[in-house]
Amino acid sequence: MRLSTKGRYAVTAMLDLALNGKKGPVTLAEISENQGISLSYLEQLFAALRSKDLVRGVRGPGGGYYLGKSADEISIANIICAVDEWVEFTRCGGRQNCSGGARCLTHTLWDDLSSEIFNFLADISLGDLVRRNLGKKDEEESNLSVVANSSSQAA
Amino acid sequence: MRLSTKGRYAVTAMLDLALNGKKGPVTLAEISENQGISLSYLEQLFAALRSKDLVRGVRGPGGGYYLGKSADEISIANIICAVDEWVEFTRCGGRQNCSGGARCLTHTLWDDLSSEIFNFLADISLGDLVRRNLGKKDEEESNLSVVANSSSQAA
DNA sequence: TAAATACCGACTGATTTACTAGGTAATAGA
DNA sequence: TCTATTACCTAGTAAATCAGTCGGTATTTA
Repeated sequence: MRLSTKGRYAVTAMLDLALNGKKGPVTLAEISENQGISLSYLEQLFAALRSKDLVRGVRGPGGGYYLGKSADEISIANIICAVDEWVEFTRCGGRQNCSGGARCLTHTLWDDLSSEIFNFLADISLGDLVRRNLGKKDEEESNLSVVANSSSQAA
Repeated sequence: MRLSTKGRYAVTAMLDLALNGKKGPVTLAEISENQGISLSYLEQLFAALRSKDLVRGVRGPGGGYYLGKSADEISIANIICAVDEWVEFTRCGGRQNCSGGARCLTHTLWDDLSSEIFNFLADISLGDLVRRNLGKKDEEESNLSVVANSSSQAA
């Protein structure tokens, strides 16, 4: 699992699409404007997202992008994996012959942790994020004194 | 939060240290040998880890590195943050004036998710990983037909 | 004193990031 | 049918990062 700024751009763009795509396709120009990401970079990201069927493009005037499936069917892990190809870290793979145990032991530990991170992100969908925010928005509207209490935290 | 190969190297090296450092300091040469990481690269990583008090170096023959605190006090997030300086993604920071809502809304969603990932990794300590593996090892010894059932998974 | 180790800084090829430039293909609307 | 709008595609690029080499200095043990 790999989590880089590229993955962040992709998740951010997909969030924008999920939020604004309710009543028609969203153009990359809009996302570029909204999120401050260059148009051509978005094109590259969306080429990868499209190849994994996470988005669907419509050409011509009035065109743009739809989500490829419902927001609930798209996990954060899906998005990150689409744009961030990650190579296998452990050279030993399934083979058990890697430098006599010490290395493989550590690799197994890393693999387990890596799987956990992956499963954690696979359990969060775009839909979850959107709903979570709508809930918070209602909360803020009904109680204006509570302002962004979690967005300033580390990470 | 950022999770790159650099972070993986650091976590792997720290795991090696936690596993082999029971009865004395571990040299970078040993870790280099065990994990297949170049010595000089390890030196760079350990300079960062040392500056965060995650490891403690001892010079001279018989020297090497100890963990800077107990394995239970060192989280995976600590390690990754030490070597992977990550810049703030959202240019708006705490300010609310960023391009009229649409961007900031998405940024807030990302920040929340990012915090969740961070907290997830902050809740896993080196000690947890080591104990988890020792448990599995016992299990394998008592039931040899069960072989590496989770290490081949995605991520 | 010699060897082993941490510690330090400069440099480097390869890769990735984020972007620019310059197109072609498809389609809606005039 | 023409034109504007959009997706879609390829090539190139400056800057940063990755992972490493090289050549040291400082400290400590034997």
